[in-house]
Amino acid sequence: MDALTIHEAAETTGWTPRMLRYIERIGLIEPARSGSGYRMYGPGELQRLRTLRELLAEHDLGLGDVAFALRMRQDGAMQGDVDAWLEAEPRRPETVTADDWLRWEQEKHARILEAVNANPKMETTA
Amino acid sequence: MDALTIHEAAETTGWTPRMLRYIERIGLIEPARSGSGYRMYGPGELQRLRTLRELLAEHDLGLGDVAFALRMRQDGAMQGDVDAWLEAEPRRPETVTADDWLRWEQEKHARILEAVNANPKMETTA
DNA sequence: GAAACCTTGACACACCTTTGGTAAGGTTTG
DNA sequence: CAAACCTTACCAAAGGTGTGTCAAGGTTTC
Repeated sequence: MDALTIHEAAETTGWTPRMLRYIERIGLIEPARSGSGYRMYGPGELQRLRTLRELLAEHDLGLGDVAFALRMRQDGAMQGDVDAWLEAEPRRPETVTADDWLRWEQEKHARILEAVNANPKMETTA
Repeated sequence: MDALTIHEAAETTGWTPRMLRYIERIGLIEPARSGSGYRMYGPGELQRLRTLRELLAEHDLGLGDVAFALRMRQDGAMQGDVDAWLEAEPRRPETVTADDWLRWEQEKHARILEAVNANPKMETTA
């Protein structure tokens, strides 16, 4: 039995039970439920709760910011529209070429691939 | 002379002067300044102000949301950390394979390339 | 030089977010 | 079966966002 109740999970992650419910409500971490509706936090959730704290502290973010990033990722149309608007931004260093930009995109791509490889939940078909 | 003052720009874009200053303060649209410090909105800024309105209405976003997206884009470390955290999210449809994910990424890539092509400010070196 | 602009800064207000608490009721366990 | 959990649903307070307005002062233009 490696699933903790909400109070236990709060204890080991540094959040309060109240905050764990809030984090669930904004869609960031949704633990499984027992037959009678109790939240059950597994090792994966606990880890994510801890790294979430680090993420917020590291970059001075709010939970709402992360929730927004998640919404972007889930809503492709929104993601595209926002990206397109920002893309038109003339705030890039100096005459950035499309080649520069492609290279930058591919580096980001590589960054994310690392995350994929580090994530045991995602198997490769190859 | 195709640069409008803040009141004129407000008039033609539907924002108020107050809001144009606010939009500038959060880093979204920073117009050039005249020698004596007056804001001067050129055609590019006016267009961006109009599309910004559409963007917000279309997806029910706030100015802060767009400002956050901009911050992500400018702060590569933050972008990477947030992406990595969300990447670990087990909320994908069903055993999504890395191949599926790569395809999705490349489609996004294509989407953004359209935006690049539609943007006359960005030349290709090829 | 006065009218009509512009600037920054402050005060203010309505709304939303974040977080805590508490109440009414179901579940688990000694 | 009672203690100690859990659940949802409210009320509330502190702080942030979005927006208006006003004041004190510089600029442009007639």
